[in-house]
Amino acid sequence: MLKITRKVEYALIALRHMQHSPKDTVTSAKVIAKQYGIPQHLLAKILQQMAKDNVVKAIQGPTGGYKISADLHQISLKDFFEKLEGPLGLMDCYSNSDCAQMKSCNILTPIQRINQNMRDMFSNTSLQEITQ
Amino acid sequence: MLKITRKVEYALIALRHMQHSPKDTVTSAKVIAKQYGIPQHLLAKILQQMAKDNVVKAIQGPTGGYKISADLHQISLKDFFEKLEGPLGLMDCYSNSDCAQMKSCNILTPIQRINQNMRDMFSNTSLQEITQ
DNA sequence: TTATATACGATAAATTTTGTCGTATATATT
DNA sequence: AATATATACGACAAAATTTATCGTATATAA
Repeated sequence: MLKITRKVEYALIALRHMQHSPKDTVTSAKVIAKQYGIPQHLLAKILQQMAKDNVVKAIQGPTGGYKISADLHQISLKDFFEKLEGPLGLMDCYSNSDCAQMKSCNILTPIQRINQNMRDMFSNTSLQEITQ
Repeated sequence: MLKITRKVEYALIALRHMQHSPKDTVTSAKVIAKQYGIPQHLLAKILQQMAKDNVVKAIQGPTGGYKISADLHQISLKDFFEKLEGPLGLMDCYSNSDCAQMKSCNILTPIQRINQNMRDMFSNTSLQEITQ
């Protein structure tokens, strides 16, 4: 339980691959997809999203592809996860307060404490620590 | 993302409810289900599983129900989660090694490091801290 | 005997995740 | 200019997981 999604997994694999490629290399989704057995189209969409998030830069046309454009030291794992998958939290009520049981819920406070610990942990880990 | 399931959520709510009930009280699934808006049959099954795990004790018959039987200080959140939902980890490969990409996977090692941090965090938090 | 509770497997509904397809656009190469 | 190959992006489909329901059996207090 508490697993990351394939989407995040594929994103991390792609980033690490690019991180280990020679400086200023451009890598296509196709190359990465083949090497790691990832559905190509799916990976492309994930890379496109990362491009929107300014984590990578997309270069179009043949010989095109992607390269890392952000300083991965400056991006926390928490921010990266949330860019791809939305709010990080053990329960929705951390980010979304329209829960019918809100008033009667008896674990809200303690869960939010643990939540904060988890968020802190991922806030204090940089993307670089994964991809280095 | 990284949310606990409703199953775990319901389990925690039930435990906290019982923890706050007068000593040696027996509480039925029905009572808890009504109070917190949880499907009764579903909650019953979860309590039954917790009974098998020796976290609570079941008392049958009318006036029956459940009461906490374990020392919640002695149970880590990690162990509790894993009893209900299986291995705790950001990726399956932590617990399950039959992944086709095992050899080519480039994020295995760094993910396992973060994994360990997360597991440590939940290992160092007792169930009592949630239900107290 | 009856009413009410747990026990538990089977199954269905709902939601989320994962993957595919088609079409458009950009651009290096010939 | 034509072509091949890459990204861009929305719609859709398949698969997996989560969540909930149902039915029947058993235990036991009243």
